[in-house]
Order: sequence, then structure tokens, then C-alpha cells
Amino acid sequence: MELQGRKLKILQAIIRNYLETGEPVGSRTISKYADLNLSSATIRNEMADLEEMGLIKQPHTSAGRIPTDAGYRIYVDNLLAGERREVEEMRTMLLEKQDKLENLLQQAAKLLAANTNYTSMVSAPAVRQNKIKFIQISQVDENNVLAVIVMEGNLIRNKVIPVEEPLDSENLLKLNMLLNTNLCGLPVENITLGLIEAIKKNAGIHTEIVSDVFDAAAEFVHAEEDLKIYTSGATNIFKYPELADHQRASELIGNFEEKQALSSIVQETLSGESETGIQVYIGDENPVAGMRDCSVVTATYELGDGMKGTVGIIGPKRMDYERAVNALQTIMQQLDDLYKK
Amino acid sequence: MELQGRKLKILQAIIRNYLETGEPVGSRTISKYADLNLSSATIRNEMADLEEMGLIKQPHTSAGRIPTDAGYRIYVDNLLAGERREVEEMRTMLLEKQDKLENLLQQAAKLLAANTNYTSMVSAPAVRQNKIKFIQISQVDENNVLAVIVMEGNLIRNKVIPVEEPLDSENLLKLNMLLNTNLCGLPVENITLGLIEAIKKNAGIHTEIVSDVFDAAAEFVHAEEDLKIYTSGATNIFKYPELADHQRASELIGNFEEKQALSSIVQETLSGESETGIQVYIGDENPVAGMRDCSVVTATYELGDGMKGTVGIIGPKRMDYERAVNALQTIMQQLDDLYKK
DNA sequence: TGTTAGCACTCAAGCCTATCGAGTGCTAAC
DNA sequence: GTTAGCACTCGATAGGCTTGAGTGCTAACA
Repeated sequence: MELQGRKLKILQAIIRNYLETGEPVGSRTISKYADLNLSSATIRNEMADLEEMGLIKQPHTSAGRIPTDAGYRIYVDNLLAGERREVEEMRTMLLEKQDKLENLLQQAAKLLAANTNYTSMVSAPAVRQNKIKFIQISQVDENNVLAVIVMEGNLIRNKVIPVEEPLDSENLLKLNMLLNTNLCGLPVENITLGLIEAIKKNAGIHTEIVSDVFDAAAEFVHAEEDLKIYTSGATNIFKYPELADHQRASELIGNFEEKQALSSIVQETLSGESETGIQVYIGDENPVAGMRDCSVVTATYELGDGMKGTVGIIGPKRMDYERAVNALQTIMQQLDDLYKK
Repeated sequence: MELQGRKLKILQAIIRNYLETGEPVGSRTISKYADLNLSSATIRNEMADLEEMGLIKQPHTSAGRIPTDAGYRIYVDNLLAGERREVEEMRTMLLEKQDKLENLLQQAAKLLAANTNYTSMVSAPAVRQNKIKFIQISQVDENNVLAVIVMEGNLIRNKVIPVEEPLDSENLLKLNMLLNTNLCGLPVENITLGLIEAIKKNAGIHTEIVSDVFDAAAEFVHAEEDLKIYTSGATNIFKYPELADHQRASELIGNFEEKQALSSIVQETLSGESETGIQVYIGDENPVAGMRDCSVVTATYELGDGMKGTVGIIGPKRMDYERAVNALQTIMQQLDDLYKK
């Protein structure tokens, strides 16, 4: 869908104006734009055309025009095709507490929300493809052993495993050797039933412990994949009247709280990759039914090799897409920098 | 503050009615209560008295009466003094995923919110007084060692500590011995500077690692104490018009999201213990300024010895206190049962 | 042929006013 | 001590009026 220069300019003017005010914009307003010297009557003609093309519409007769989803789409596409703007200032408070991924991501979400005035979400990187780095079993007290699994990227998972009677240190050592030599360097999802059986056979009397270790590893994959999504700035939606009525606000905030819905956005983002890494879902394009009044801008970040996660911004359809994209790029950059250190 | 039988009955009738409807209640409504055969005029007289006593008030002339905070207080006190009601049915879905405290508590919050239609909060038990059970340092790769600290109650904390060069297994063993013999059985908050220095002296060249381990332990205390609060059902506030306007809803949900505010309620609850274990903060009694339009019902639960946490329900001042108290008792019971198993 | 000025028309939003009704306090009778 | 009756108050609701922003259309103009 290509637009003549003038029509496109008018469309952009309308949208830009609407982004600021949230009010329908009339022909007179646009006619005062310095860089297109046209009377309101001319604008009206063009607007009638744009409306016919389905890019703008009137909420009611005798009101100004507001963009349709299709109109936004044109606007966004033209925006993203243009040259990258300089990245705005965003304080790098991420440095604290970087030891714990959980805190880091929560902090990132917070930063994102504070800087955009929208709601933000950050999903933890999926560890499916991630490799096991180190496993250790140790005796905690008479009735419990502790299994620690460390993944590439220093993600750690613990599991306390109850045992009938204490293992002696020799057995412990053997068990640790066995697990480490067989599993280290292996991506979790590559662990096969055959491998599990083989290890169990070698484990002698401690097969249950081995089973439990595998359970822990499996849970690792699930737990991370499940719902590890951090959100921030949910209350920002109250700043946009079109989202803030009871019905909608309640539904949206419910989505943020439950996180279930958000994970489908994450999935969508991770699968359908765009060349710039940034994806924009406008209104009905949104994979989540309850968020069709919103737009969502998402990006995929990568920590190390293959550990991909998603960052996203959720706001009204009239969100400042440019700002949102910038903010996402900044945060991606920072996450990347942090990881490299 | 003692009330004659009839005045108390009228007060209770007013409050009970107001709890249901949320509308100011008039004298005629009360006069139709079966168990006190009085005309509306008589009720009006009594109501005038109650208003003079500061227990009810009119939102404006020519409207019915609504309870004041003081009125609620009388009502609640009389309620809690009465015999315990049978605990209502609440499905015990807590059983899944009980291995992870985090999930357990989140689940508890969810259950609580779903059953009461209010917002719920559950704070993780404070580990301040909890004892260290086991410490282990192990070599993960050339540049990192992993410190694992296990507390009484099987709470676990990990910290990856970067090192210049790998430790050999002999040093590792020595370090583990040193830490375990000196720290096991010790409550975290009893670790003194003197003790730290003494251990460092014995650690030889690996003093930084020891420092880091103590840091991890300290963070343990902080992290748990800080913000480990799980909430659920934040959107339930939209069900109560008196809380659901923009201003208030935004502020409340912000509080739930940030959790900072909630922690002061937790503190308050843990310190000021009542004999029944249940505490009720009505309106202005609320320790959090931004929640003075709400009531909060809290209770302290105990996992094992000394690990105390808080469960709470946050709702409008006209919350169904009886139901809230019951729900809390049920959940406390279940948490207790689960831990004992 | 594209642009502009002018005009009649539409319609949401804001404001005013009247009406309604729930609820009160007071007084007098029981 | 209780009740019936009555005048009064005041928020809520609905209707009517005005206002103004914005449109589409037509005719004149460059």
C-alpha cells in the first residue's frame, strides 16, 4: 500500500497530533501545519480520501478524524523504515544487584516503565537450549540431600531430596562424578530417556536420587518457560482515558497480574522474528484477545548464545511508537552490555 | 465502650446491611428487620443517638447512615469476641508444587483472593532468626565458585563468586570445613563482625571468598525481609465502587505492585500480636497512608519454630469481616498442616 | 484541474432547570 | 417509651437549550 507524498504527510500529521492529544483532529488543525501550506478545505478533501482508504475514521459525524489500525500500521511501517533516531537518555541503574537475574530483569522492567509511561514486560530467557554446566549433590542433614544444578549463564536451581539414610562421602563423590561426566555440556532438552536409564544403571542403589535430579532439571526447563515474566508500571494505563474505564482497566491489569496472557505475546515474538528485532502489534493484530485496545511493541534480546528473552511495552494504540522503540533498543543494549561483562 | 442491647443490635443491622449494599441505609430499611419490631421513627431516634456517639454518620443531609471507622471497630470487636464460626469450605489446592516455598505462597495468595473476592497478600516467613544449616562452596568453572547456603526449613540461597584462579580441592575442602564448623546452627542475625574477622583470619589467602559468602548470607536476610510479598486478586478492587475510581484504584494497585507499602503492614502485624492471631485495621488505623479507604485483616502464621510470616486480606471498609477472618484461619491451618508433613 | 472561500448542517458536550424520591428531624398523639 | 404525620433537605436523574468544532458540498478562482 503506497501513498502519494502529500497524503502520507497529512496522515502522519493527523496521527502525530492524535498521539499527543488523544482527541479527534480536524482539518483546520492540520491546515496550520507549517510544512504543508494548504487550506482546511483542501485537507478536508484529502481526509475524505484517506477515510475512503480506511486509514482514518470519524468516531461520529461532525467530529475530527482518528487513525484506524490500518492507519497506524502505515505510520509505524514508515517510521521503522526511516533512519534510526539517536537513543534517548536512559539512566543505567541496572548495575546494582546484577548477580541475580531475577532482580536484573525486574529492574529492567521498572526502568522501561518509568521512562515510557507505559506498562512494560520482560520475560526471562528461555533455557531450553541452555547447557548444564555443573551439578552437585551434597548431604545437608541426615534425611536430606541437596542437588544444585548450574546452567550456562549461571542460572541455578536447587532441589532438596529426602533420603532414607545418609550417603557416605564416597558414594556422594561417585554420584557427583557420574552426573557431571554424563551431563555437563548437555542442553537440557537433549537429555533422552535412554541416557537417563544408562545413568540410573550406573548409580547403583541411589537410583531415586538420580531420578529426582532429572526431575529438578526438567522442572528447571518448565519453571523458566512457564511464567517467568516481570511486569512494571501497570498503573500507567490509568493515564490514558481510553484504557482506563473499569471494564478495560480491570481486564488489562488482570492480564498483567496473571501473566498467562503475556506469555502468548512472548511466544509470538520469539517465533516471528523481524529483521530489525522489533515487532509492533497494533490493536486487532494483538495475539491476546483481551488486549485489542492496546498496542504492544516487543523486541527479542539475547544473553550469550541462544538464551533469548523478550522485552515489551504495552500502551494505548496512540502510543508514542518512536519513543517505545527507542526505549526497547536502549534496554536491549544494556542487557547485552551487562551480560558481556 | 459498652452499648445497650438494642443500640448494638441496630448498629449491627445497619452495618450488616451496608456491607451488602454499599449504600447508605435508612431507618425504614432497619425497621423491617424481623427480630426488632420497631417503627422507623423509633429507629430514627436511636440512630440519632448512635450518630452522636460517632458510630455512624450521614454522607450528606437527607441520606441514610453509614458506619464510621469507630462503628466498624465496635462491630468487629463484637464479632471476634463471639464464638468461632465453622470454617467455610475452601478447596485445598495447595498440594501441588509444594516443594518450592515461593510457589506455595503464591498459590496461597491466589486461593485466598479467589475465595474472598478481595485482594490478598502473603509474606514469606522472615528468616532473620533462622539458623544456618549447611554451607557449601564448589568450583563451577575456572573463574567462578558457587556458594550455597541452606537454612533451617530448607530455604536455599546461591551466589556465584568470581575468582582469579581456581581453588584446588584441598583448599575447597578446608574452606567448607571452616565455614560449616563456625557457622552451622547459628542464626544469621547473630553473626558478628568479630566472628567474621576470626574466620577470615583462618581462611588464609581466600579471604575475599569468605567475605562474599557473608555478603550472600546478609543478602539472604535482606532479600527475604525486603519485598518477598505475594499478592493476588488486585483487580478485585474494581468490584467495590468506593475504591474503584481512577485516583484510588491507581494508588492501591500501585501499592500492590510495588509491595513496599505492604511490607509496613507485615511489620506491624508481626510486632503487635493479638491473642487470637488475627488483627484488623479499619480505615485510618491502617499503617499505610495510601490505604486509609481500605480495611486490612491480617494474621501471623508460623512454619516450624520461629519462622513467622503474614497473610492478609485487603478490601473495602465494608468488607465481610467474618468471611475474611474465616478464610485467613483456613489458610493458616493449611500452611501449618503442609509444613508438618 | 487543483485550490480555496463560504455556507448549511450535524452532533457531542456543557450548562441550567425542574422533578423526584429517599431520608431526616420534629411534634403531637397514643 | 413508641408511633404516625408532616415539612424540609438535597443528591440524582432527565430534559431542553446553547455552543462550538468539524464536516460536506458548491461555486468561484488561478
